[in-house]
Amino acid sequence: MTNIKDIAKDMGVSVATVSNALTGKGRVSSQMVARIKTRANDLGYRPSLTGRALRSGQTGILGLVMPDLTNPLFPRIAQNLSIMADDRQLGILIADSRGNATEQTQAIERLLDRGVDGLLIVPQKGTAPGVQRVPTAIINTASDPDNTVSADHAGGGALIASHIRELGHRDVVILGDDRVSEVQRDRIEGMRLGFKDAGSVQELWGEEGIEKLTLAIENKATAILTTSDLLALRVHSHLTRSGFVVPRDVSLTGFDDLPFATAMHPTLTTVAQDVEQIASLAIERLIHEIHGTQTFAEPAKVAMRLMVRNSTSIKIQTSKPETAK
Amino acid sequence: MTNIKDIAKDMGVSVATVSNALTGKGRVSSQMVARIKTRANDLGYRPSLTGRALRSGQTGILGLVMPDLTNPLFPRIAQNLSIMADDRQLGILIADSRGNATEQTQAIERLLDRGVDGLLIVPQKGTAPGVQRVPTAIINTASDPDNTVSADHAGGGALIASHIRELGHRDVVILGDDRVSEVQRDRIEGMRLGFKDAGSVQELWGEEGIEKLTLAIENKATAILTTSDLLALRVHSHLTRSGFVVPRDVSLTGFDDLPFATAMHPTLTTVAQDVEQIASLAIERLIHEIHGTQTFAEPAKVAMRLMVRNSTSIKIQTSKPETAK
DNA sequence: ATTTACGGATTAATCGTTTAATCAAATGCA
DNA sequence: TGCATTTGATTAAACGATTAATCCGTAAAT
Repeated sequence: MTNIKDIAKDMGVSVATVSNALTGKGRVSSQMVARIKTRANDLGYRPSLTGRALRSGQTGILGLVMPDLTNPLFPRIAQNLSIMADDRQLGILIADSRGNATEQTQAIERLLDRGVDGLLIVPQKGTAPGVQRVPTAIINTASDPDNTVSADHAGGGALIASHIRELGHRDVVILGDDRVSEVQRDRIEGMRLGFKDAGSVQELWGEEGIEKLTLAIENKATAILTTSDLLALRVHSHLTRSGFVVPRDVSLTGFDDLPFATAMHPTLTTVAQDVEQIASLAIERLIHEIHGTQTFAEPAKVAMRLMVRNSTSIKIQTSKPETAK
Repeated sequence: MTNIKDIAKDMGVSVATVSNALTGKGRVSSQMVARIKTRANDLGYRPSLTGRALRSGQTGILGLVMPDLTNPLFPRIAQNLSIMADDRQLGILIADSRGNATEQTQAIERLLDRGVDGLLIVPQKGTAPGVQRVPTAIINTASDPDNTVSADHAGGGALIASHIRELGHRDVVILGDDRVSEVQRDRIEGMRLGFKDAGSVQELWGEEGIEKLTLAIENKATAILTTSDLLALRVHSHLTRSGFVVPRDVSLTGFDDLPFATAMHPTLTTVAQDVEQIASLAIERLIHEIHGTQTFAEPAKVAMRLMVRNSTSIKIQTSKPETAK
């Protein structure tokens, strides 16, 4: 590996001049700059980011802490962050906080030990990682400390609910599968708001909730709003098994727009996180904080997008549960 | 941040002694070692990995290059690699090779510029990244250069095929969706081998293949073997729409065991990559190469696991396509 | 008593950059 | 011409660790 010293020796100048020429700082004649640059290029010089990091105290690396790397959203978050990061010449170091707050703290600690310039944290459910030694952007929690960038889960819920309401549904079931998750609670909150006083809403949870679904449908429920696509797929299977046809007998919605949402039949009406926007905002904010340019007190909420597909349709007045049964 | 110098000054000894005491090298009296260690601990000393990296030439960071971070397998690979890496005090820097060979090369270049000690590469379809400046482990390609760790895709195909054959099926359709993918070709190769001379095999591809499915079933095909779970889900929807019931009228299999395979109804019989094993082998090999302990010429093939679920059943002699239609 | 050996510490160089301070030469101005 | 200023380069310190070489006592060996 050729370094700055090699170039200096090769050209009979000092290392400082080479450094200045290459970084555009200091005072170097323009001919010298040109000569050095071409020579450096010829020699295949690549600056040692380690050396630079030691000197400057900045590694140019961001740490990404995820609650569970197998989270279905992780790939898209990682991809967008990764792309935006290397547009800005930054690297991304990943860490898995494996399910609990303790491991999360350790994951953060490991990243800090590596000298990351900033942290992107998608926190464990129910945890709010405190203020860290480096600038930090929190991604995608529901209720939020400072400097959070999140999908507007409540807004997404409202979007779904309005859609269902506009289709004429008045009796709906809301189905969640994780009471602990603030995100899910926010989504449900939004659904209730979006539906308000436009009919009756029944809230069910988990496997036992799924079991109660047929009964609910017999009691006139015509739409099922779930808090995740995976849950919707499960519900769809259950309904099909019980002889109900979606959306003829009952409309069904998911949440998150996972890849399989378009592979199902009927394709799933759901709500998508604008992951690109979230990633971009998070990185943007983080970089501003790192450079000290700006500091953010207000959380950012990114609007979700309604994806209307074939699992929802207008309420058919004539449809009787008995027909399906 | 307290550094080795602070500790040295604080205790009135030289930095060399502190370093030696902390790393266990050189000659330091055991009392001194003890005193220094506790003092370092009290002061909250964390070694600067940057400083160490500059001196030693090793960053303790591995680069992970993925063809597409949204690949459904990425989360599991990332998680396992991440866990194994930090058991060994290594960090993982991610990079996305965004679809083409050029970007892949650039992604590798960026990681090398950051001084990674080794590379883990899941190559783009059809590319074989040459030998790099640092030790490299190639993950999950089909036909393989040296030092590859891969699922035994052909073996997985054979597993699925045998399962189907043992259930009594003699007329099967193999369905792929990407002719370019070596992985898919390997899977199909394995299926053919596992089925050999035990009946008739028809090979179909893509959307048009799906369209031809009903015809195939009417022509006595009783099982459909796909090269991916997503494709299987799509097929299942298509079949359901056409009035066929899985597995009563036709058995169906996937590939990869994605999260939704158990959320479908019927739950999907498929074949799972032992991602944990693959990750572990890849890291193991990489570390050996980095330390110069060992070098690997032979590729490693990791056996896949058959996940028998409800989308496959014994061939029912009485089932006539006409019944379903 | 002198030499040898060794344990326990220190000195100083090194890894590759950046950058403040300095210096010499060239230029500007009166 | 004489002095101040500017330009273009160099010197050297610094970032935080590691480590080969060195040094100083003390204890063992001759």
